[in-house]
Amino acid sequence: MGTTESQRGRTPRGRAASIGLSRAQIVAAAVAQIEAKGLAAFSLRELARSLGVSPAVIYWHVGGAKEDLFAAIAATITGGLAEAQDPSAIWTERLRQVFHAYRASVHCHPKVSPLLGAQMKSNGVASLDWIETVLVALAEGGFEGDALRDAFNALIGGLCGFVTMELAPGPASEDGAWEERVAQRMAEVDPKTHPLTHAALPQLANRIFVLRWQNGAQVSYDDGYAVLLDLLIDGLAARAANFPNTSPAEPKHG
Amino acid sequence: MGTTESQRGRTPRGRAASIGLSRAQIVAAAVAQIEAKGLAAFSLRELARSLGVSPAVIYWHVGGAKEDLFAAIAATITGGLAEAQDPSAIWTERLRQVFHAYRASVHCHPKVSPLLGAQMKSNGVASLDWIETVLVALAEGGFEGDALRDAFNALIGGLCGFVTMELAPGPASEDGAWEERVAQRMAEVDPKTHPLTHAALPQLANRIFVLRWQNGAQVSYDDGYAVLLDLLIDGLAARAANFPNTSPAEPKHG
DNA sequence: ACCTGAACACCGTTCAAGT
DNA sequence: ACCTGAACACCGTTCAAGT
Repeated sequence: MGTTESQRGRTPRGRAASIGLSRAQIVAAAVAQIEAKGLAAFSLRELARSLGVSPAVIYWHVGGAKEDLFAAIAATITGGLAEAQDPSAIWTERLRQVFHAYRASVHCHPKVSPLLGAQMKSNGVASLDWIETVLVALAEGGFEGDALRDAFNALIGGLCGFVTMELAPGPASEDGAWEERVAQRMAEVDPKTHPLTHAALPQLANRIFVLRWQNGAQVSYDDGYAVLLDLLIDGLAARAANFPNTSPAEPKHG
Repeated sequence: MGTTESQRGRTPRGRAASIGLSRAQIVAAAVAQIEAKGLAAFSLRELARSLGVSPAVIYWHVGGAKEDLFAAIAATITGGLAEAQDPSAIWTERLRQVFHAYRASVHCHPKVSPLLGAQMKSNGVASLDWIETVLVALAEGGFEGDALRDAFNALIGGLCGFVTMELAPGPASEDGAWEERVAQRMAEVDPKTHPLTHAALPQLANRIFVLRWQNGAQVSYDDGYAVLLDLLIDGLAARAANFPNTSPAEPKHG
């Protein structure tokens, strides 16, 4: 219960920081480096080098390890998400706003996207404001208990998952060898065994998941996301309309 | 165009393989090691060690690098997915079957899941059979052109994305320090600022994404996935019913 | 064709020691 | 309180050389 321990990793207090680093500076530098070279190539040593500092200072400012730095980065990105909604709008509309804001927020730093979708430790730092916002909206639609839980998971899993797949990074090697192989694979699609894939190839090549050589940072998946969001929200609204206690959505602060 | 190059990384032909390894054995051993220790802790050197072999042989059998091994693993997992459907069922039902099969298939090797959802090189090896299956089903529903593309992306992105989030790995360190912090964070939810989160906490703790300390390999997200799948398929069916050319689904082989 | 052994250029993390 | 420098135990990848 001592105070010293909880101060580790905090921004310096008192006189402090002659030429000192802050935790926030380290996080910002890390994001910049990830965006520049990719998450796979990111290293603490190079981060320290770029800050003109010994590797050990990262450990001093951030909690214990690389994963804690990742968690701090993820928190930065999902930070101000709850403010994206218009409180006077109906719940379906608020959900739409909040999940468009989520995607836009990740697209600002596309290369950190795996931290949000594919690692529990960093995806678990989502702001409570955001969670509350989604829960309140669903409750306004009449969801509660298990139905509330399942609707929440379907929304978060489907939509955040979409963004994760959309922005999945390509191979680290810079040469175009892999792109060529993908292109070649698509050229070899056999119209006898895969007629529809073959026929639709001109319109689908590099525009659908699992048949592409560029990700959502280079080609737009706006329309696919919009369709997914519509299907989810419209579907939830339809279910909400069938609930027994059909009190039609009383907003919290009338 | 020489033949030698395309033979690299193939299974040995001719007399071959005195005590020799095959590519398939390497992939199988890699999967086993990932399931045992986690993807983050996986290393080529330890894989070679466990096979009683020099690290260089991995490079000889698999293409060039770790990423190629990952791609080979991913291909194994999505391999026989198209067979999961009953060809005589209607398109909506076939989609349901195929995506339940996808999830079940990933759940057989939960720790390789990031390779399928969060890396383009390995998620790009999905079998063409699978793609064709989904496209044929959507076409039967009347989707074509851009609508076909968007529906495909919404399905794959939403559902495969869900599974990726569901199975996102926790931190590497084995001690329960992180679990404790999550539990503490949940205990500190303020009922004034986050009333609904607070109220629903007993039912939601560790059962929704972003507020959990275990992933989908330990606690079930079956219901959430079922809701997501229903929302998507029912929604697509509803849209299909409104298409102008409302020829009601002619199966390919009557 | 298949495998070894050693080498190169890196990592993440810890820890005594400095100011 | 904040930072350095060196050390430990690893990595992925390449390449000559063996059989």
